[in-house]
Amino acid sequence: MASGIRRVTLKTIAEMTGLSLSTVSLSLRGGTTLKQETRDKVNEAAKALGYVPDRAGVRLRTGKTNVIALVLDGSEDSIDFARNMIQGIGHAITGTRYHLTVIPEFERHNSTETINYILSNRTADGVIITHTGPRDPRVQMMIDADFPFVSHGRTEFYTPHAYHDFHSEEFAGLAVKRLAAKGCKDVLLVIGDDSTTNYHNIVTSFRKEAARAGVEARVLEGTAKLSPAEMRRVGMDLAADPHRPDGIISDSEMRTIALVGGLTEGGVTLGREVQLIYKQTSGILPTLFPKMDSIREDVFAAGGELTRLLLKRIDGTPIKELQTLAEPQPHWRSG
Amino acid sequence: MASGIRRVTLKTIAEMTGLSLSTVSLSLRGGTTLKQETRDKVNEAAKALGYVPDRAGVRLRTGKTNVIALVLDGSEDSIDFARNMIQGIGHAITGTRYHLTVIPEFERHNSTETINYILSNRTADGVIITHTGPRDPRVQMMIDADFPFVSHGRTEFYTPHAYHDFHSEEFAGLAVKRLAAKGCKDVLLVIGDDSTTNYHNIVTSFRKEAARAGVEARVLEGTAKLSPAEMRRVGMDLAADPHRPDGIISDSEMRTIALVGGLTEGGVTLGREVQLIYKQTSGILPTLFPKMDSIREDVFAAGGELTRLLLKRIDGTPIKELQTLAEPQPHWRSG
DNA sequence: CACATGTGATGCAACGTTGCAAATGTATTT
DNA sequence: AAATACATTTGCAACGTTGCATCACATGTG
Repeated sequence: MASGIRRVTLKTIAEMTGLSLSTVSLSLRGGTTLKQETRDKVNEAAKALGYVPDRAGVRLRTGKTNVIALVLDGSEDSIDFARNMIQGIGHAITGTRYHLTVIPEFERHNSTETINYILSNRTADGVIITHTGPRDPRVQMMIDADFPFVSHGRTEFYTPHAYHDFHSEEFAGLAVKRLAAKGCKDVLLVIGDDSTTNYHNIVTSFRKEAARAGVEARVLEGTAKLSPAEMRRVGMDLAADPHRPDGIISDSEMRTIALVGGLTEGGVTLGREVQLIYKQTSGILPTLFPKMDSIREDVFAAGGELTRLLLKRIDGTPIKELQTLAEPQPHWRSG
Repeated sequence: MASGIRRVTLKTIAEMTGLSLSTVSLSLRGGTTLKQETRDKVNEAAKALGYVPDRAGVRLRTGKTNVIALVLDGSEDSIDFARNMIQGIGHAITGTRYHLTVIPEFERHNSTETINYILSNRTADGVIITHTGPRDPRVQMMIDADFPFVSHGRTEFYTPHAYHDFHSEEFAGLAVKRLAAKGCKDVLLVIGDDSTTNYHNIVTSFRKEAARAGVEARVLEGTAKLSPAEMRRVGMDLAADPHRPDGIISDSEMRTIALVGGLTEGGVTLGREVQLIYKQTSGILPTLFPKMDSIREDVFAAGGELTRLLLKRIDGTPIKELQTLAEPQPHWRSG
């Protein structure tokens, strides 16, 4: 821990170049009033010494933390969601001065305390939240505080805010059309977490598209609280049901796995008696079910996009330019 | 963003109580030379105002960042590893002043730059690394710098350091014994990442236990570089192999899924012709393969333990007391 | 009464940075 | 030659915290 040599600060550079502290500081921040010669000298010295501005100093003086905070939802629906999201963010901040702090949530959506903490202690320059609800209180808080944030998911608030979202309506539309094209007459949507805006978008679009395609539309709600074992049970019950649907759309990887397990154990051959399309976010499901149709959401890319939007938001870009959707990527495997 | 009211600092408390800044600071840090009455007054005021020490101020003055850094390996072997680990860490730091920053890695094990950055910029008080190798250069760097860290995984360095590790030897032993008890005569160990200490521990223990149990021991190495599709192919080839093993031990969830997929497609009924035991770290596999034996590693708990060890290390606890192993938890499902 | 001993509280400098106000130096104008 | 303009550089204070050295005051000692 005793590294002997002292830290390289502005002072070090000042001493080395014979310039004043202020000049060095100004120069490093690109002061245009300085002589080119001076600026070169400073840059050289800084590079030679490997100068990196002290985060605490900057933060104390300017209030800028150079930190972005990810509030990590505890949801298990999407496999490896955390890793992909974090890698996406990490990729987008390499080369910037930003660090990423992650605040995991345990219970679902109780995170107003977390937001409150960040807001009142100015512990980050911006926040990324996921699994956003239509009237998400976290969003409300940050809008009220005029604090930079971006949500993975849209809301119903009147005041606009930065977001990046999966185009769920498109997802539902694509899935329904695909199933209809395969001859399905009776389609079931298996969907979880109804506290999410996503949920509403999918259900609404699902019903509309099903009506248009002339197929029966059923929705299996409240599956968010089910354990994998219970979900598996649902699959078995479905398999045994004489009125079972001939097409299924599943919006979560975890539930897909359990459901398919149950259906298969119940004697259903997927792709024959029953068609299934699932939302895919990790690489595992395609390995598991190589012949099954899926529609992909790229969480890594989402992390990157969220970060880019947030950094722009922090830098003052108007909010209208900070609202983007990710197109679903269909992966049709069979006929 | 304009919150109007000024931040609560020591000064605020000083003004409120009529005491000096120094006294307030001293009192809050538990100065025993102060009158009890004074200390009470300060504590009251601090609580009333909701005082939280400014991180930048503390950090600038003391050098303490109150940050721990997790270097997140890009490996996909263990499903939801990142979320579980982060939640474990998050749980262990609630109530402390520590924040967690996460630094994702993209390529495998190139993270000496990351460590170097943390070391030279003192950007955290301690580091957690995972997927540790026997002569992990990151460990070497931090030992040399006498910087607080804890590794998820042991090493072969002479100088001791803090670690928490899964008891891989025990894992291999349990698995072999179980397979032997089920009548297996020819056991295959499917294992990845040979850059990891874990790898060596498992292979060694596997061979030893197999010899003791009198069963044939084969090792399928180099599977770390295989894609899920290729791994699936391995499963199919195994199924078709006339000399195929009658027992398989798999150390990774991703590979287990692909392998089982391939074996099943190849016509093998697991649990009958071939026995399989896998290492389980997420909740998914038991759902997928409810009848299959597994041995669990609790990554959430590991995150918590790593954190506790690290915080103790930072506070100066001797290293001998900071080396722990996690017992494998067998989940035998059938006979 | 002068002095030492405690007890309790405080002043001050420093950590590294930034931005304003001011100073210095050089060139141009009257 | 003095005044003005401009170009370039710098001193200083402040952000919030801590810890050392010091101080004010009361009590006890010779």
